[in-house]
Amino acid sequence: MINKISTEKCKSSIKALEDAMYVIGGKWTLRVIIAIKDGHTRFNDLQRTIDGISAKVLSGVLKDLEQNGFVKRKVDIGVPVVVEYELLPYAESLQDVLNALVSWGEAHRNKLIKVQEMSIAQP
Amino acid sequence: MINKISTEKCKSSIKALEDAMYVIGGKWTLRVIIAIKDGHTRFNDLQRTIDGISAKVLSGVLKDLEQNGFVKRKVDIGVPVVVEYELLPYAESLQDVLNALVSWGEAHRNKLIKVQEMSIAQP
DNA sequence: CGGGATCCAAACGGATACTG
DNA sequence: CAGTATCCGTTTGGATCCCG
Repeated sequence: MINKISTEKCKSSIKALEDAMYVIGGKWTLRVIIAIKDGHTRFNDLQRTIDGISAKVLSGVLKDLEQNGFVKRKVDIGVPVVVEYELLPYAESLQDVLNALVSWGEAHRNKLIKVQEMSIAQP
Repeated sequence: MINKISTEKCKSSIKALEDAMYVIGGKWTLRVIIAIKDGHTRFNDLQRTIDGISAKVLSGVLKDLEQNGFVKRKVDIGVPVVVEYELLPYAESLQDVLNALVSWGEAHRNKLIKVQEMSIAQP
């Protein structure tokens, strides 16, 4: 057990991890952020862009994002009324997390493909 | 829309992100990995360590981890039988993700504390 | 000790309809 | 367009008992 992490440090790391997962670990959270970053700022546009999300769920995710300071809901009163969601600077703090997840996801997929190829080559 | 990501690249990033979240985005997945890394290798030890996890859920998570190549289930036949879960090298590939999440979680917590302090200072 | 089987309540989430 | 409300099936997961 040479590598055992000191319990204190470990527990606080776990706490931080849980906080992070609680905020951004939802099934759709990061996808919505990415979609907004990608230029989709309107509700129905977002729903069309994010495949499989329902209005109810999207609505809930947007509320969470707003509450957590990632997104600002901007209402332009006019005819018709236009609602736009824009990313706040705080959303940029997620860049490292996003990069890490995407890189890992790509690597993982490549690993799966290799395993699959090998199992076909040697049945 | 200067910053708009090319759609192709964006979509594959999202795919990678989804893959990653599917594998490690579960409520308990990363916590179990950390607990094993921390030296808890037995089933009941893990359940005692990871506060709030039930045997059923832990059992399911361990199976997933095994199937994804993070963990090896080792059975030592003896009296009594001892089952140990050990991390495989592939689990180390998560280090960047883990670090990013923990750092972000800590920063986020600090931000929340500041906001709270300010709202107390200026009611 | 290391789980699997079962039961059950609560949460999640889709479909649809509806509103301003 | 931008959601909300309602209904309702599905899934999740806790509690408990049980077994080798």
